[in-house]
Amino acid sequence: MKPAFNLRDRLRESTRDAILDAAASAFNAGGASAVRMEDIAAGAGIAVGTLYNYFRDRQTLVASLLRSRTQVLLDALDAAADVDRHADRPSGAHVTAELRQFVATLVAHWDANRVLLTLMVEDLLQRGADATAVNRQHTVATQLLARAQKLMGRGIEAGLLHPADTGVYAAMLLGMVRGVVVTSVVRGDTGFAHQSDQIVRVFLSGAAV
Amino acid sequence: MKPAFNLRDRLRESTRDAILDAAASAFNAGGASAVRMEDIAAGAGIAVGTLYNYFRDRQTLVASLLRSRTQVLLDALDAAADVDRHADRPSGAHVTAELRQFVATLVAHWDANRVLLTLMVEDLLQRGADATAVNRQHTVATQLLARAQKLMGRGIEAGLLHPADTGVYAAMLLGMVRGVVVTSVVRGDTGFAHQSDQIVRVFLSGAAV
Amino acid sequence: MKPAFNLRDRLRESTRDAILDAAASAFNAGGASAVRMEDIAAGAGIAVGTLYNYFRDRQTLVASLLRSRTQVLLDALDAAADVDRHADRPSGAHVTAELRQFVATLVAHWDANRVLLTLMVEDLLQRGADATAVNRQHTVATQLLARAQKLMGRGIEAGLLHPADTGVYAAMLLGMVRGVVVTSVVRGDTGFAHQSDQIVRVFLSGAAV
Amino acid sequence: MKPAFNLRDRLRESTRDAILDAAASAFNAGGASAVRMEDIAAGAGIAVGTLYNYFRDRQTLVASLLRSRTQVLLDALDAAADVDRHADRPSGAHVTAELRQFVATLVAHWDANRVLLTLMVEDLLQRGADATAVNRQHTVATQLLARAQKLMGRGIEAGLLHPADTGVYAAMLLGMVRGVVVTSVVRGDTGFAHQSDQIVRVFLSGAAV
DNA sequence: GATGAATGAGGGTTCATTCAT
DNA sequence: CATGAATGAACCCTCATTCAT
Repeated sequence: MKPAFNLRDRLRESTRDAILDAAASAFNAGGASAVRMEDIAAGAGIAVGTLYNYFRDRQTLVASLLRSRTQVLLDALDAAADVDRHADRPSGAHVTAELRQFVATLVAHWDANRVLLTLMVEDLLQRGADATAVNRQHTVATQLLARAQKLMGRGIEAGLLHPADTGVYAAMLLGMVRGVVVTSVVRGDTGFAHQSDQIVRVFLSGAAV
Repeated sequence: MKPAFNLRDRLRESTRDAILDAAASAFNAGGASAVRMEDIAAGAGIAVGTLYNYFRDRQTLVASLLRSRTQVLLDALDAAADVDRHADRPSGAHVTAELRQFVATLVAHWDANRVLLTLMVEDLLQRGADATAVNRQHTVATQLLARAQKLMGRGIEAGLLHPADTGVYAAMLLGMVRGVVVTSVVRGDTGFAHQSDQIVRVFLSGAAV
Repeated sequence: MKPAFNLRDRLRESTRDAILDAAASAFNAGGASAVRMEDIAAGAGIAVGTLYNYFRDRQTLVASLLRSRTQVLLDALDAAADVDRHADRPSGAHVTAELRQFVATLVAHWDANRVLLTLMVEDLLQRGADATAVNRQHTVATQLLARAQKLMGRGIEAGLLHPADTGVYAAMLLGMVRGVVVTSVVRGDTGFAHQSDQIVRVFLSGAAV
Repeated sequence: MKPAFNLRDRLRESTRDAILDAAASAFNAGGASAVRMEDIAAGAGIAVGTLYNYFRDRQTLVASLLRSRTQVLLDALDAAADVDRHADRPSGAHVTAELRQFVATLVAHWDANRVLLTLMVEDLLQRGADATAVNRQHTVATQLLARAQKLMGRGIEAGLLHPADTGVYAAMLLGMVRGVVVTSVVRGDTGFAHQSDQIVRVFLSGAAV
């Protein structure tokens, strides 16, 4: 919200981003906990000490990475949703389109940020241990779930979806996407486009004949 | 296959199990990498050094835990599948029943072994880095996927499922289950039974009206 | 001095020897401190616990090994000396023969017990730290030195050697032997016989033309 | 060869030296393997972790200590040798002087660095196990031996020494020096000067009348 | 007396974090 | 603000020693 007006802020912001990018790369290359602060610093072309001018500690850095990457995703999802939200009572076709957009966005993002698939779980369980309601609210997964849930609600409202617990619907949809992406990553597949469509098809009409 | 006949073997086996149980508990309580060998030893009521009489090192212990827990699951899935495999060409009803059984078993197991939800991913990515085909074969996730894929194959053969890539079908189904379980765990839900049915319903007929 | 009369004592004695032999072999194979009690036990064909029925602790075992191996050497040296000690005032020829015998015995023994070359030094420094006179008396090196020193005394008395500090003479002679043996061991030489003679020759007449 | 120009390099070098000095002291006080990394760090007035900024691991540190201490000795020996090496065919008097210098240097150095007497042997046997020719070349003892051997060769060439295997001559001389030094150290003697002369006298002319 | 699993103090090493330059 | 050497708590693992069988 608060744009970087002057040079100093802009510099600071770009360093921050460089750090997060370096962290993302490092995490992608070698599992999360195998990455040392020094690795990240080296990747970002700065000294270790400088990291601590931008992030209080390791935990904060990781959380920031997660948040920043997720924000991009959430923004993309929200942007797609905003476009079609002109009718008060959405038509089934509209929601179907939204759904397609939602899934496609998710697939594309996760493919580009595989780390998150791991970090997200860690984050989830980490904060789950704290069990503070407030804490849980800000979990990446929770925020994703909320979007999906809202979408499900609109689907039901539009008469597209069979009325049911929107939370469960959301969990299923996200799970399907995650499952397909992870499998593809492990297999080394490319070209996710048609898989994206297939997910929506199965989610809506089922796999049965 | 080779049962423990004498007392010594039985003792050894029970200690091994106690260690794995303690490890599972510890991992459940605090994320995987936060658990120290000493914690596991304490949980099992033994000294640190004793751990190393049973497992060469930490990595081996974790791998063993993963394998042992997964084996239980795989055995359960296989047992359920064996029962209904009397007809050469399975009927749609049979496969549907198998599917239900499959999902129910998965849900129950994952609910009881939440750790695996994390460890599995770590294991997956860990070995994925090695990229050896052989290594990948023995990944927990891969073995699960194989079971699901076989089931999907039978479903198509029985005329129950729309012909398609069984790998993608399997990924979707497993993803749905995982998504629902994880969400429930985080929410603190209980009573997964009807969710299990709902998963099968959506997977087969879709969420659409 | 106290021979093993009955079977029990004889068994006990043979086990003790087996342990010391195993220790010697192990020490020869891999430097002293790299050998674990379990290695020694395995080499002797017994269980770890049994070791402690024969030796209070590791230190005692090592000391015993050193003593036992040295005792053989000292006995051999004393035996050789006794033979020629019939005249009150030894002739130069006698002492020369004794010297030859002394050196030959030393060379043969050290070649067969290379470990001692290391253990002896450790023992020396170890006890040297304690600095107790009594302790120093029983050092392996000290006992060897005493023999050599006595021999030097007889040499001077016989008019064979130039009068001087017998301690220094002894140190030189032992040093020469040690130097030649160690060098040969490292080089992988065989056949020390003529080197033994050469040592005596140089010690008596010098290397100069 | 490359002097430390700037402050940082000088500081780094001085810390390195402080560590090695501390290690030497510690090793002198208590036998090699009894010294913990923490002891060395404490002796050098730094934290444990800092040690590892200068030496990869314990083994490397010990090897460095050995090398550094030996280098000083080798340099001293070489310097002494260079001085007298003006004639193509050395005279007996020249070689005698060199010999005296050689022994005196050795005695002085070993007296000041008693540790090496132990470390050298460990190093010798350690590397001997690897049995690589290259490895053996760089052994401290081997390098010393080479110097001594060259000196012996010059002695023979000059007509001073009775022709014989220079390797054996070298081994004897070094052994004599070592024997005298070790004995003196254990005895607590002081004033090695005349012993140094005595070694040369006996080596050249023998102990016999 | 023999066995060998259990013990746990202690060592080497790592790495997030600090702070003097 | 950047730097990167210094710090030291904490972890994994070893192995001499004990003791119930």
